[in-house]
Amino acid sequence: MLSPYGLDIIESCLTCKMRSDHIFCDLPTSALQAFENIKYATAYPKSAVLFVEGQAPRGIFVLCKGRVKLSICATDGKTLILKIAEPGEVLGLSATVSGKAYELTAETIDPCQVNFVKREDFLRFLKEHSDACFKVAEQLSEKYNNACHEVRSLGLSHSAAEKLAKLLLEWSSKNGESAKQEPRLKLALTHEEIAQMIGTSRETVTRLFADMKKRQIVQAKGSTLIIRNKAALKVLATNN
Amino acid sequence: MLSPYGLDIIESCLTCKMRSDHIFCDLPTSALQAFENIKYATAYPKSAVLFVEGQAPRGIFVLCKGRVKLSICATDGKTLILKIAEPGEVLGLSATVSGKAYELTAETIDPCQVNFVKREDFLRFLKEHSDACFKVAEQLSEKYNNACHEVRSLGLSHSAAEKLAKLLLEWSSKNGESAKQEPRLKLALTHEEIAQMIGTSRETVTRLFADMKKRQIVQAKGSTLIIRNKAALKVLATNN
DNA sequence: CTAGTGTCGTGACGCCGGTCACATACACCT
DNA sequence: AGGTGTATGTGACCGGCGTCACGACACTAG
Repeated sequence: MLSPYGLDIIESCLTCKMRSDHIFCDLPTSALQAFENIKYATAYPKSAVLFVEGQAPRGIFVLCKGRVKLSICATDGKTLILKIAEPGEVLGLSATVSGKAYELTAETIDPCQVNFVKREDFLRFLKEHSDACFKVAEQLSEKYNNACHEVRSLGLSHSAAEKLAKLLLEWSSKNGESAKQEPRLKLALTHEEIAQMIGTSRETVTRLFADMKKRQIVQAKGSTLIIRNKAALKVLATNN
Repeated sequence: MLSPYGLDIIESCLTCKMRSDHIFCDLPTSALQAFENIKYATAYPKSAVLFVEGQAPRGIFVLCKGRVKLSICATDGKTLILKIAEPGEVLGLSATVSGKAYELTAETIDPCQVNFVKREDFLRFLKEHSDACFKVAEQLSEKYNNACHEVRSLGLSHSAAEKLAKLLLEWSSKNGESAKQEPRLKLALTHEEIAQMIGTSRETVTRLFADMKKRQIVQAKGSTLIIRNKAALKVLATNN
């Protein structure tokens, strides 16, 4: 098979080496075989739109490789990024299950490999494979949990600084760097996008970073950020 | 059976008349019978706490009668009400499925009847009854959808007025009053609680109501609120 | 080399809304 | 009546942050 957009395509779920790492994909062989028959392996370039908020659900998108930006947006164009999806996540799941419109927009950040399954096929698959149905419930719980965190961050924070500090700590905890004295993390997003993640303006984000650098809490090295004073950052995140 | 807290207890799910109205409860007889065997019918007074955010999940609570306030709260005591659950809703579902801590706090507003099911029993029940498992997925989708709405309201609104207007319109649409020229709705919550629903302060809510009354958009009749100018309210909700 | 585009940095201004501090109103209890 | 508790109104203050406006770089295209 060709490698569009510079991707190494994973041809079959049955032989996929990352299966056990991906929550949804770790299914018994019979279910996996059935899934194999209804899925369409597809590849997308950077900045491709998988689906748009408000669309009727066509089906689910299992993300195999690459990252996808999930966002909601207001009529005036103001955008809020809910999360950056990683491989193993199933996108458009809740809409496909409930039949309601997609509640958010999914757009690739990197070139991505995606397994698409049509809604009717997927629903039939769920009826026939109760293991898969339970996995779906688990995935949805996970998503709900995420949404609750987002609500907490947006609704209970007193300042933009608090939200930014929370975001940085969360990122550092995902890289396995959290244990270190001075965790490092790569800033893969622009200030604009960070602003959209915490529901504030681009200028505020720049100002906050400037302030934190001045106070020796963080330090920038190119596009990597070093957290020099984790304690101070936690104070910012907790406190008002 | 006794009627604690002035409730008319629904003894058995099999003979429950409201079953078809409640999304989760509409199961085939075999599953319902199995559910009947593992559930505990319980009753709670007003202001009882079903579970608290952060607790390890004990199990699910199927709300049969009464309303339950679902909220998250910050370390400083600031509280955000996510929604008021109505009969038919399953509470603590996502935590019970995923095994993670309850992500919010559930507290009764009215005297309530609740069917409780222990976590182990419920998980076993799901494995054995795939219909029920699918219902769970549907319920979780519903919850996720709600959470997304909350995120949109909190994250993409420009003002407290906008959020209040959205809330009022949403309420009026639930009472079947939305079609009417001048929908009425009962304000069952205090200004304090409304403030906690839209993430603002109590004083702001009173001021907003005062302003809307002055501008003839709404009118209070005791504890019922009449929306006199739906168009103006929609402008408030959409616009800046 | 220059023009165009996207990201970052920073000052000035103004307003929304949080907070504090009271006043008022209505309940309920003894 | 009087006291206590809870819900509602309303004024004054002021700090955070959104918005506008502009300048500094970096990178690509031509």
